[in-house]
Amino acid sequence: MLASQTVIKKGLQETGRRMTKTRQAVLVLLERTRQPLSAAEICDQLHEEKVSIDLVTVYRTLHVLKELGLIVQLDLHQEGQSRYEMKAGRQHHHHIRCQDCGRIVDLLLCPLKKITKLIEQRTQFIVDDHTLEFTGLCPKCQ
Amino acid sequence: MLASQTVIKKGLQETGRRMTKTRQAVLVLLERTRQPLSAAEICDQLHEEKVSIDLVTVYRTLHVLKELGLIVQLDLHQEGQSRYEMKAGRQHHHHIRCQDCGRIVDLLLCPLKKITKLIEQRTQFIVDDHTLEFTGLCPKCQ
DNA sequence: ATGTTATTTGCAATTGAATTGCAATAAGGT
DNA sequence: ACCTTATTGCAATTCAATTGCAAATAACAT
Repeated sequence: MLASQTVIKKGLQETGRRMTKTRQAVLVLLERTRQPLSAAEICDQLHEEKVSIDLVTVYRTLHVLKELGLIVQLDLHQEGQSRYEMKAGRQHHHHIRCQDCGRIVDLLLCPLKKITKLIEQRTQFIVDDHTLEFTGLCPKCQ
Repeated sequence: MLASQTVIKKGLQETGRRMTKTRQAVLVLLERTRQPLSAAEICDQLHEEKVSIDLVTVYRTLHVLKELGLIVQLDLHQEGQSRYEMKAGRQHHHHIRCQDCGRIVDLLLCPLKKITKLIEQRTQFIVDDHTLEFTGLCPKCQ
């Protein structure tokens, strides 16, 4: 078991939850996959690896992992399904998606710190979060 | 009929389409509504105004209006449904949504011009579009 | 005005993502 | 190893959105 897994197990137990084979399988897959994955993709990939898991369980696992703050849910524009990626140990970032082939690339930047303060001043909202996504054509699809 | 409606009618006819009562009703509603509306909300509102329209027709109308570039489709994070707002005559902008009451406020700014160029250099993508949304607590819900 | 034709509409049925109920299964403390 | 409680899998359901098709209607010609 990876070191991060021990931390995660603790996090689960502190909220009266258990570390199970399926949760571990989902975690390991998310940890080693670069692209953000949908629930269906996670399910399919695990089946290919001969891990027995139901799509419902994938959804429930993702829900728990999100609640523990271990993963991030992405609702990319016009994708019609959510994608998920590990949060632990990674810096806050955004994405760009190719509208042709669907490839998603990480953008290791966030230009919104100053803007957030400006928005709080202007709107009197307390800003909690933001989503930012770019779409376009990747080098291969141009 | 509003002046903008004539322009829209022309746009429809140029693509072999027709200006109908229902399309006009959806347009008029979108033109006078400040909040971005969902298809269901448009349908309900029109029913309250004694306009007979089916939800399917609303979806199809929105599809056409979007294709003509007259409206913008918003897929707000975790809303589970798209919202639409008029594009014609309005400057490009983004939104902030209250996570408590759901209120959506326009942000009349876009801080992404320079960033877009940087991203194109770094990723070799040709950037076509972006989505940006903030969430937080509005003054009333704090 | 009237008729013709292609577009649009409404209804029913369907799709696809995500959720819920419930009995069977498995984790973890004793 | 046992017992309690969380978790899983399956079936059924929800909800947004789409599709097929016959009936209605807009645009155009006569």
